[in-house]
Amino acid sequence: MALAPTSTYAAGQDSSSSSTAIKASKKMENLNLPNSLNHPPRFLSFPLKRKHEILEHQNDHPPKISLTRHPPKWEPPHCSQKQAGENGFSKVKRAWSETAISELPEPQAKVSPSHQTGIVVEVHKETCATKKPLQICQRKVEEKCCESTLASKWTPSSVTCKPLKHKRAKLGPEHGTNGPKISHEGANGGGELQNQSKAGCLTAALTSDPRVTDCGKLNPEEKMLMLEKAGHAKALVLTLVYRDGTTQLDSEQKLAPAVCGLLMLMKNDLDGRTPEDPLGQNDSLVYLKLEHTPAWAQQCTHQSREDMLLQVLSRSQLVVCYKAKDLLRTTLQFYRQDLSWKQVAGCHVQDPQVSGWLLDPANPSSCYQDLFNKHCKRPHTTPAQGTKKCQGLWELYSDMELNMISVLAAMESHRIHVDKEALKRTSDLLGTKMKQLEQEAHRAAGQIFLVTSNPQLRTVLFEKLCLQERCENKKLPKTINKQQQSTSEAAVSILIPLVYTTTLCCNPQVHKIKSTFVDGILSCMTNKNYISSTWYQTSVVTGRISAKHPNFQALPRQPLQITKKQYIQGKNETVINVELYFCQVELRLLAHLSSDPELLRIFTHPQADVFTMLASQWKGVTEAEVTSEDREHAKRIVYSVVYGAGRERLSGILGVSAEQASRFQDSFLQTYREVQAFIQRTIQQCHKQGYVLSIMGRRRTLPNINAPDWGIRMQAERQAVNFVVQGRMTVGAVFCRNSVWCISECVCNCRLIAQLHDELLYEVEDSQVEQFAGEFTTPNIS
DNA sequence: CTAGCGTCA
DNA sequence: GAATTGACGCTAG
Repeated sequence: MALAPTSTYAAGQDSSSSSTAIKASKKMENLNLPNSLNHPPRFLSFPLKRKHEILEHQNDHPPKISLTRHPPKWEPPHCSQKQAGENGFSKVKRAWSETAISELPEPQAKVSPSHQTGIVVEVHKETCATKKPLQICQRKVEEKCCESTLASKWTPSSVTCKPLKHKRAKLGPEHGTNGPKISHEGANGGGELQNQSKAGCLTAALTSDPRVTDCGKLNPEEKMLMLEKAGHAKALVLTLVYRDGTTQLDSEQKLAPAVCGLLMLMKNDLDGRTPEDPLGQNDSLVYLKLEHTPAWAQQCTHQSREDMLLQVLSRSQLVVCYKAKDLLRTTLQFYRQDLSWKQVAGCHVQDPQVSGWLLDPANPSSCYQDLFNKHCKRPHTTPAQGTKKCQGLWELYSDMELNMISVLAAMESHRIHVDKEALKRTSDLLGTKMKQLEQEAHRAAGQIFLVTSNPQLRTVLFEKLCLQERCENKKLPKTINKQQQSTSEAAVSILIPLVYTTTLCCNPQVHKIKSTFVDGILSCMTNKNYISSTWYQTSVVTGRISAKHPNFQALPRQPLQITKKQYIQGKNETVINVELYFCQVELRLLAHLSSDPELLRIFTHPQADVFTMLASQWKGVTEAEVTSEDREHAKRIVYSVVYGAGRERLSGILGVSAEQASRFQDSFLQTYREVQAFIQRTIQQCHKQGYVLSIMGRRRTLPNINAPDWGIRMQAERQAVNFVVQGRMTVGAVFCRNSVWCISECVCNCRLIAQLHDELLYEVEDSQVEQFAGEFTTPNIS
């Protein structure tokens, strides 16, 4: 039984498994983390730097980035998508799967390292602000997650010995109850075999309702009729039904329950019905049970392997689903053997959650009822239409947000396989190290205390050892709310030279790595040997995308190598990840918005990196001498000043006195006068209107903008400025455009894996990396 | 400075 | 004992 997932993997039915089967041509880079586990270093640090190695050719034709303007209506998906899915991707899937079989690693002997090495092609892309040639950079990158070769490592013991430390592990209703289980549902599924009886009851309750037709009970002719009816319906409203009896419309649950079916409302009367009584005379309500080999699909042989659900989803008429991303992802997960992600990524399903969030991103509705109460007070008005102030939002929704839904669903269904055993060994190793460090800290403090406790560390540092008295010349940071002595790393690092031991401050970092990145990832993969992040479209006020479980966007940039011993030579399999990197989107946008001549001038240098330039000026060295740390430093300073950091904060970042900091601030704003003018303009406008608009028409209301309290008002002003500039304007647009391009036009086999704010991470077959990069430089990606 | 998420007490 | 909150640290502009 334990072999099941392995064979599934080996057979290559899971498209994502292709990643592990790609033959590597690049040798693994052995990046040594400070040999931390041998000698405790003074500071166990993981620098933020990125390696920018400018490579080879530049293109003289900068690609234009623009949105494809869909009219605000529902369009059929491109025919070519289907083509690509059938003729392109699946063929390669087969090719990869053959490789996978022949190269399946032997158990134990070959364990892949806990990180991977890949090549990243960075394409520095032009934004709307300025025109400059495109650069292609190549750099080596060590992936942030621990991809590994191994499904074959999957054993019952590896599943059952999961520590129950983490909340998520404890909360899952299916966790740890009946041993190893094959989960086909992925991220939020799981436990499909469970709750059968419950599901049975629910289905019975649903299907016994006279208004509901149970599709499972229809004969083939009736099914065809039903499908035809669905095809002609003016609107389809879909809702996932969960095993625990809830649906997508119920309030949010801690852990998304397993799906058991789908309720489909076919509407022909689009007017004259109130929400309380949605079923009109010509309307019908159908229940589709979701099964891996759905009877209703099997019996329609001439439908080939094409799934009917897909037909429903990709029809040209209106399809609505609250939380459409979940629906699309579920579809992909259930029929992953028959369905290419490309087919689903082209679907357009209207989602009231997304449109509702656009109306007021700062206060998203918690559930459907909430959304309904908020926007549909009068039953006969449609919220998105009519009022003029929503006009821009509707375009934003239909041009961008709508396209993003299916792309995120496809991203979410991608599996990153992880060698659990290796990760566990890493965890143990870190645990041992932490114990050592803890003991040393106790010795240094002369007492036993809990090193992970800030209050206790504060007592030791400031009351017992009284270190603050020994550094009067340096100002120690305080906590924000309670104005206590801070125990943050910045504060402790000031104190460290005063103590003969360094271990007091080493603990938090080791601890962070262990708890968040090692154990944290382990806890995201109970009962499975892969991770997939959940992506959220509507949780960030500024319109960016966020991720959870694990938070892909916050994984460390640098790889973590524990010891040489820990780095076990694996097979030479790597994934090639290609990253599109848009230089300093926000700063460019700022330059554009403010039309500041100085700032614009900087961006006219085709090859220059803004922050490198600024860092070289700031440090008084040549640009070649600027280190990555300098660059990161400069970046933080620039953003801090632009977004209105106070002199205290700035002095902390700069590492100079408050007077110097405010001098720096003044000179910066003097140099970029238009930036300051833009900031003031924005604030003024916000005071007047009570809200601000970003360049894409995104809107944020700031109730505190006229607050009597100075602090609160200032914060609202900073938020206003930040909102206008931060937005996913460029990346978002390119995100959608390129995804569509990936699906339908790209001859490479590439797949979008993650969105890291200004970077798009693709998985591309090794041999096609150059071709892929080439395609991005051609003008047809506009 | 602004956005997030995850961990811990 | 469970749920919430503040401090911290990781990410990204």
